[in-house]
Amino acid sequence: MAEDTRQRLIDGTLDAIRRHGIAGTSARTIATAAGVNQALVFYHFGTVHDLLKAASLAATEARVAAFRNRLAAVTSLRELLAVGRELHAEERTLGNVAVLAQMLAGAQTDPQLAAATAGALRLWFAPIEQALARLLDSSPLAELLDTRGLARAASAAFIGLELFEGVDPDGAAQALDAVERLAILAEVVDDLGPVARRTLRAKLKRRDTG
Amino acid sequence: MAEDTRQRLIDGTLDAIRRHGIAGTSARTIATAAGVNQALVFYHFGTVHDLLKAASLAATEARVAAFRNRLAAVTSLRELLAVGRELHAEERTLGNVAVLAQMLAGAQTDPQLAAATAGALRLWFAPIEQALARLLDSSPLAELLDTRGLARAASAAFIGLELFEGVDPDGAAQALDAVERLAILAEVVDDLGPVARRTLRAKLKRRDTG
DNA sequence: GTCTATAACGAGATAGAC
DNA sequence: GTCTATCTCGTTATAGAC
Repeated sequence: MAEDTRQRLIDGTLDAIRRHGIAGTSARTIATAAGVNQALVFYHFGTVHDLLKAASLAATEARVAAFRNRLAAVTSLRELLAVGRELHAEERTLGNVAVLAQMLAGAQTDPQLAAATAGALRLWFAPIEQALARLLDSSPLAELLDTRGLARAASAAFIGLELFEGVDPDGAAQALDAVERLAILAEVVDDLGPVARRTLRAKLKRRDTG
Repeated sequence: MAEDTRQRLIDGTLDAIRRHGIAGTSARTIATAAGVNQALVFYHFGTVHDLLKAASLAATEARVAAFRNRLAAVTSLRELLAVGRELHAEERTLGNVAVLAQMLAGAQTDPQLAAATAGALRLWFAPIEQALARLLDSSPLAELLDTRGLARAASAAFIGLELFEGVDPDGAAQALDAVERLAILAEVVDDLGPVARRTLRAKLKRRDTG
């Protein structure tokens, strides 16, 4: 069946990227992973590049869909980080963020791939931004922080961490732990009493106008 | 001269990675960029992989050396971030972090490259960690934060941002701005009066024992 | 140390049988 | 829609002249 073959090729592409990286992914390795004939890559998708684009979009969509509900249930920064930990743990077996990272690397020198990868990456932004906005809207810091930018920064940082994990798992674990401690601190600060808040406001104002 | 040729090959490798990415870097593209014969890649470095390792190490060493002094002069979180901005700006023209990112992507599926890339990445850790430790040692938060882990997290995050920049410059700029605002906030918090500090300590203690 | 030439193979892509 | 066969080119790597 045609639809079945298309799906097998997409799955095979993701498999090939996970196993061989973007540099080692070819029509042949994809076809082998998919268990189909090599010529079908070109029949169904035209070029290897177009298949890469379709696959990374599909993988990211699936991954974001699986996390949208969890992100929507988050009510604190620590919970948000816990979801990040979950994602990180699942990625060790699934490796879809790893695929996105490989695509990102490949996209650096290819405008077409860049557009597609930027699009895939953007799928993460909205749910993360909403989660951030939700846990900040009762905070006095909300007006100061840019949830749009923070969601992008967090996504990019996470991908960097996934790449780091691949070459230094211990270092990556240390990094995640350190960020978690930072988040605990942030929550405590956010939870300060009215006196401290006023001090904070005054200091910030002084800095703005100074 | 032999040493000259080796250097040209290393420079050519970096050039090739920047222009074609890790996927498009071959003995031929390297030799073309270096202006030398293709066979010399194998004469001087044995394999393309070994040349990649040598080049990424050399590039990172040079980049870290150029920033060590600047990092050592940092006395506040904002200054640290300013150095990060500088690095980011210079990277747009030099692209050595981009090389490291490409190596990192290639290293995900190759244990040998992984070891070499982890080693190169580690060169960034010490100076960043020292800068963090220096600006935290007068802070009441020092005991709470893990500078080792934070230095690793910051390095990984920065590489993620460089990759993001390659596919979405506007988004990357937003992300950097948001992080900068966060840093301003962190400094103000760190600069709170003794009353707020005591509150903070109490809250943290309660959380630890709770 | 550097060159040319070449072996051996994998790459993207297509033609054409079925 | 799927297959085999094939073209053309780029790949790593080596042999051997200079």
